[in-house]
Amino acid sequence: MTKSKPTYHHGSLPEALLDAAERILVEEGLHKLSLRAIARLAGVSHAAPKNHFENLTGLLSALAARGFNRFGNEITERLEQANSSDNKLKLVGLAYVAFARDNPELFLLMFRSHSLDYNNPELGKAAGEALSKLSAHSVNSSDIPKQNDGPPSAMIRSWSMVHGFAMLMIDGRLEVLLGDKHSSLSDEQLYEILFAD
Amino acid sequence: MTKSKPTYHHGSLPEALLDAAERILVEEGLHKLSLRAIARLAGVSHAAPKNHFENLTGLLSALAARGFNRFGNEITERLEQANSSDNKLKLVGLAYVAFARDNPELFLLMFRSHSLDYNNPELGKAAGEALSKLSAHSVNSSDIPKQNDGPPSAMIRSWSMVHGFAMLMIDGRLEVLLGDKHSSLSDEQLYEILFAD
DNA sequence: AAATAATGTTTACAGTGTAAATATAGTAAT
DNA sequence: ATTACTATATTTACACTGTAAACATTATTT
Repeated sequence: MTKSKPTYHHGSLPEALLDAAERILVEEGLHKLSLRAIARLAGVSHAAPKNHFENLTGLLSALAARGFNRFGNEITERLEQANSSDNKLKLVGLAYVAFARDNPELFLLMFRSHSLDYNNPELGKAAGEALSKLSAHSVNSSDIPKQNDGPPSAMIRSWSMVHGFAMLMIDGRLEVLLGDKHSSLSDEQLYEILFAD
Repeated sequence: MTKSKPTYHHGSLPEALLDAAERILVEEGLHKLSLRAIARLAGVSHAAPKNHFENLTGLLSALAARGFNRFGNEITERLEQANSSDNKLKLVGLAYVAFARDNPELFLLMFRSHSLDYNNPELGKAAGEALSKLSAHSVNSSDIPKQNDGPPSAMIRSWSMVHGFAMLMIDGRLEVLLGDKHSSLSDEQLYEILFAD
């Protein structure tokens, strides 16, 4: 049953709030993402979200969970349409950085927000699943020697590099090194910079 | 001439405000760093900072500049007391991550705050000088092949890895991989994870 | 000494998140 | 069906925030 005219009870306010939040995130940025602005855009009073999300942290955590699910799906897609000779770790790394390039504000919310609750089960699950796709392939990498005793250096180095690149790119800090296109590099250019031998 | 008892005119309010800000940053974290809290701790009215810093962004930018100066000095110190056989790029990388480990909230302010103005001359200068010490040594690295035509991949990969590690470490995301000591690793442990062959 | 500039304070306003009290609508029980 | 109950939304209130304007005080310059 689809909603027709607005009634006192919205009917699907949680989804509407998340949609409104994402729209603000994309169009105006993370710093404009306030609880009251979200409620305003969704057409409800500023206290309405409380019935569905405990607080701002809860709403943003749900939004970040949605982002991690999308993130995980994109990684999977890229792996599925990959050539069998492709280096899987590099593919996942490229997916990581490409996601950050295409969804900068969402990426910031997911990885850098001080207003997320990673104890939120939904968020924890989504983030865990997405990030496990990273480790699943980094252990198969031959670029870095494996050590079964110490900490998983291969995984950490790989993750660190793509994560750091993503953050520096989004923050605009790579402009001095990469010029005007520092935030709009093609997949091929990203691969060349990060993974080419 | 040292200040004795409080007068209407503070005498050295800019420095006092930066000191108060840093104390809040260290003791309560970046999210507690508000203009009014800083003024409160410095013992002045909340509008007093306006005479010395245009706004909150201006004050935080000055604080970040102080951080970048300290950051640059620590890099230089580590290079000076280095063995001539040491890999300079790795040393600088270790200094980068160690600074983040020892000054997590300041590092966040410097690298992740949406409330900084990098057009601020003081901040731009301090950040540029500190980060130039990175590139000065990454071009001498033999770990990654040089390419004089394309983008400086060596510099970018090195910077990305240490920056990403620092961010993931501060955000607590490395706990699953590194256990309880994920945020208090020794220099030797950091070196092993990031740079050991 | 008087005028001016520098540096404070006070007051006001538009935002924010959160909580409590209230209103409305849908659902379940009688 | 009427009643009770639960879910959902609004209104109101409070304590914060950053910023700006008006005003007060002190220092400096003329």
